[in-house]
Amino acid sequence: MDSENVPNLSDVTKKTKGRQKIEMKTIANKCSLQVTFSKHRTGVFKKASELATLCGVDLAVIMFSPNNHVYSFGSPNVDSVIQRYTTEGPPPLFTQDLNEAPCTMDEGELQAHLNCLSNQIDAEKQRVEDLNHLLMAAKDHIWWDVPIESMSNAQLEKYHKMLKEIKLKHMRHTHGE
Amino acid sequence: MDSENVPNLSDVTKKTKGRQKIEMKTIANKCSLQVTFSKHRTGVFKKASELATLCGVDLAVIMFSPNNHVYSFGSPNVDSVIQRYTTEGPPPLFTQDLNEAPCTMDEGELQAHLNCLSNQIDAEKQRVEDLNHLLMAAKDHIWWDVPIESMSNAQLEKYHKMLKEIKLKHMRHTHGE
DNA sequence: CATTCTATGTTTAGGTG
DNA sequence: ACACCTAAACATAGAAT
Repeated sequence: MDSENVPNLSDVTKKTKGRQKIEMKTIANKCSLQVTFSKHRTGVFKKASELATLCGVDLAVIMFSPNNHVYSFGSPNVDSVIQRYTTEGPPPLFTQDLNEAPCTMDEGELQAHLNCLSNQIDAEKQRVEDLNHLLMAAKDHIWWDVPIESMSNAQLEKYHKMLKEIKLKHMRHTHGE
Repeated sequence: MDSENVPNLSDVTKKTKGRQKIEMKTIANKCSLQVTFSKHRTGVFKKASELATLCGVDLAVIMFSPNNHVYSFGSPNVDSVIQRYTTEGPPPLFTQDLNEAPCTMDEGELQAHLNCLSNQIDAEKQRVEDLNHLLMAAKDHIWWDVPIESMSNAQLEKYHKMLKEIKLKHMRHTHGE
């Protein structure tokens, strides 16, 4: 339609559309930061799930929006990955005496040390398992960002039930059972 | 050079280079799976750090390779994000009576419920700042995957010192200073 | 707040070293 | 296993919705 409305070369009005080269610094403008965050969040989650699917590996992504909202994605789920990470993730190294260790220790070891450091430090416990588990189940179903509006009524009803159960569990838990 | 070696149209030998459309299923071939994992891992971490830098948000990515190696990236660091997630992650809603709520509650509300659920549960505190900060500093330097082998000897020595400091700090911390 | 559009920048499958 | 190459697929800035 509109065969005359073809883009012609005399169109001097260069539009500043299309992706511009990105500068690696925090965006000042609060408004566009929101938009950028949205887009990139989607992108990161997409890439992550792509990797999980393609390679069948366990992974988790957790992020807090500029407005401090939580967004997460885990394969098979966030909590299991966190648990795996806190448990076996950072191997208990630090055995070597760094004061004595010569600078010649090879790259792998150094890498390993840093890796382990990230687990050393602390060994606190998480005790929110029960609820978190249920939460995870719910979240897992909606994946991380599926448009709920695309769900069927049947699915919505299922969610409703799930929420009920979660609530019950929570009350029981709160009441000490 | 070789001005006669221009690609000509009668070149029937179509090379299958360039990106092909990706099928979303787990790669069977173990070898190419490794390669794919490597490339995508890099991609995900890059995107994640891009998002962190661009939007200045906290986030963490944890993954286990097909060979069960751990890879992680966190801004400001993995552990603080995990802690934030386990504590404030799930918001304290749960106020509405789900048992009474009709299945007709709209998608937005359901979304909100799920979103809030993910923030409920607990409100613990993190008390690892000191060490975590140092750790983060160290990790920041090696970023998440820099080929350490490409570091100069001087750099390696610097790392060595950093590790020492971290260790000292850690010991002091452990001993209650 | 998310989402659509388009022009462009970025990523990566498959090949080669 | 990684590093590099090419071209096709993909992501996204800025604007509008």
